[in-house]
Amino acid sequence: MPDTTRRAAHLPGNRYGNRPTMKDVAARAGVGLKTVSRVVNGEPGVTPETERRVQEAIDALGFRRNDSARVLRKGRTASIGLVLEDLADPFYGPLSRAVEEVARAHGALLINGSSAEDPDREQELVLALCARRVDGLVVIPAGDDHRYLEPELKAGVATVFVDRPAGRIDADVVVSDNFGGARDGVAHLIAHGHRRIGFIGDMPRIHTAAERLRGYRAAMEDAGIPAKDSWMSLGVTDPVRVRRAAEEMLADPNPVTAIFTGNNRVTVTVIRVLAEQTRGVALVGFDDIELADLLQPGVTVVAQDAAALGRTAAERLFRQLDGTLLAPDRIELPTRLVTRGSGELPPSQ
Amino acid sequence: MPDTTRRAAHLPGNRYGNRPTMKDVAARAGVGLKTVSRVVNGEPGVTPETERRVQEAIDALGFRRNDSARVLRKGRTASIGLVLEDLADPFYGPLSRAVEEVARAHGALLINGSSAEDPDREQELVLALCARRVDGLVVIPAGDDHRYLEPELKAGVATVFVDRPAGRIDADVVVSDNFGGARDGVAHLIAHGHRRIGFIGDMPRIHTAAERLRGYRAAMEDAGIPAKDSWMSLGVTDPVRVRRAAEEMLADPNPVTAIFTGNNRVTVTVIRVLAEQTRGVALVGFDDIELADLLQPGVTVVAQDAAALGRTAAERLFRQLDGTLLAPDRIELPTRLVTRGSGELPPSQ
DNA sequence: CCCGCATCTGACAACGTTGTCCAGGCTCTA
DNA sequence: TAGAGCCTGGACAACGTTGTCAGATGCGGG
Repeated sequence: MPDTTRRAAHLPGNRYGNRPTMKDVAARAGVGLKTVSRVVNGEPGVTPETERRVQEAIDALGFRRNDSARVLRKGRTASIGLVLEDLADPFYGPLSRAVEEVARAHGALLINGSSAEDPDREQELVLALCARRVDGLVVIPAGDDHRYLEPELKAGVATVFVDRPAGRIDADVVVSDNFGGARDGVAHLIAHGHRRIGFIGDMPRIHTAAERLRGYRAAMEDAGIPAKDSWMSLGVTDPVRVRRAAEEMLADPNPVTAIFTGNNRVTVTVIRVLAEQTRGVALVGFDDIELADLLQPGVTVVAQDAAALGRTAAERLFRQLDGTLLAPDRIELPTRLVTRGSGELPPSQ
Repeated sequence: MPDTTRRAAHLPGNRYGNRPTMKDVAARAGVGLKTVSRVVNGEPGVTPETERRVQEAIDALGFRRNDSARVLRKGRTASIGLVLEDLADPFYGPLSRAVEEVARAHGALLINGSSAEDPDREQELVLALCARRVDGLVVIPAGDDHRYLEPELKAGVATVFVDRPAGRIDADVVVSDNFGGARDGVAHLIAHGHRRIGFIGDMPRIHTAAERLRGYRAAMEDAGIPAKDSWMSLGVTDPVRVRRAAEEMLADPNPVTAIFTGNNRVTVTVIRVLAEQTRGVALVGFDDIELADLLQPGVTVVAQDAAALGRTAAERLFRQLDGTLLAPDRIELPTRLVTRGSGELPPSQ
């Protein structure tokens, strides 16, 4: 009895809870260590009889190869890191899933984390992933300075930025056409007779938000409409402040007759505000939302294809790893205007 | 020139793209290997001057500790695995996020994968995670036989099953009160005068689906209503078949006046079908859905707290790792009936 | 002036796996 | 029957890190 206890206390083998190693399997099967390795990896050069004995020992002991040691030896982890803003955001679900599918097709696992839109946390996460020696990184950046990644890139960590470009570093980027999408969405409202159009979006330090704002401005300018500052609300995302911003725009003596919202969360809140209004206010939102077609009126949106963003990024990542991809590039995926009613309402009053 | 080439080709150090190691840092700083290790890990016993020299070398070389080697040596990976059904499903987003937050609080990273409701894929994923020697596993099981995990549990891999119980193995489980929730939801419809109530749910081999069906049956029985087979549609999840099932129930000469839907995806499809109906059909769905309050009528649901499921599971996981949690247990979290209109419609006709 | 002690540093082994290389036994041919 | 060649199996080093332990250095006290 005291024997086992002492053993557990001082023997190194105990650290994984006494997990059997190839050495243990070899001893039990009465073969050499390397022979076990050969069986485990399906390498040729083992007699069926020997293989059977080894397999038996593996099953009996419940042996499972330790990939940490394998990685150390081989230098490839067969895993990629995904850093995004918030796993719980419905926009990132399909994106993650798409990345995962591509990874799976390449035999790699996915390690991921949420930056919560905090640049420090993003960096911390990315570096933790690099310490794990992930083969590649898919990053939805929160910060705008990624020079900290330079040693990693130089060391050969494949990297693709998605949804937003990298800052101050030359890397692969896959984004949606945020500018064009927003411009088209706003132009759509203008085409339906609106001239006083509000814009509610995220902080312009976030690239997508800035691009969408730029699209809004371009559409207004193209139509010769001078956009008033009071029509634009930037940097608000939490529901309370979005609500206040929308209500202020609508309470103006000369109120906006339409609102363009800069992302899915803002759109949802604004829908709630508009539902309380007596007069009809047109709405076009960036990002599609589930059930948007079932609301009264249906919500017209500029939809981006989250899954395509993820898939494209992951595929580029693995092409970097293959060596078939040479220079970093910037890919822009088109957006799609989906008309459902809210964007086609005429100006009221 | 050929020197570097040859070097790159045959030197083992090249495998991580010539990443510097502690040895390289030590050489550059003119100190011993172990001193570098001490600096990197913030261990005491290094003169400020030495530390400065080492830090300088680290920065100059862009050194980043190789966690694979560290893991091999220390036996703990500081990472946990999460296996769920589909990252893209809005139900699992908040759950994953909650698990991630708890992991982060314990300094662990999250590795995750989707089983796509395929037991084989689940097993493959789980075993891959075990090979990485994750410290613990949070599993939303797809299969119903987890005996393959026995060696892992014995070896000390902390494991918690969420959303659905483990099959044929004694492990920690955190689930929602699927039976009670469904029974209450159906009873709610009965209380509003319905007697012919349809049920559309997932395959009964999925535990949650079976429990919800059982809840439906119990509520009907409690009210003394014999449930007809034609009112129950089991094992349909894809939109086309859900739609057909709902339409059939409604086309019956003596049609159902209310429908209870077994999960969020089914609910969404049925909402679409009901929107096309002329007469009002009551609806209560299991799982909450975004914007459910803005539809006409609002959708009454039995809501479960996905984040709480994830948080509870992850916390139990780390308590297992602490050693503060001893015997496996089964935790059941309550559901909440959220009335919004669709469940309070009276029977029409 | 030397000894003892505390402080700082480095040599070495080990973690579990895989790649390299060689030994031994076998078969086949000359 | 001897030699060549093939097939199987195992010994050994290495991957990059950390724990152990002992050596070096410096300082104060006897």
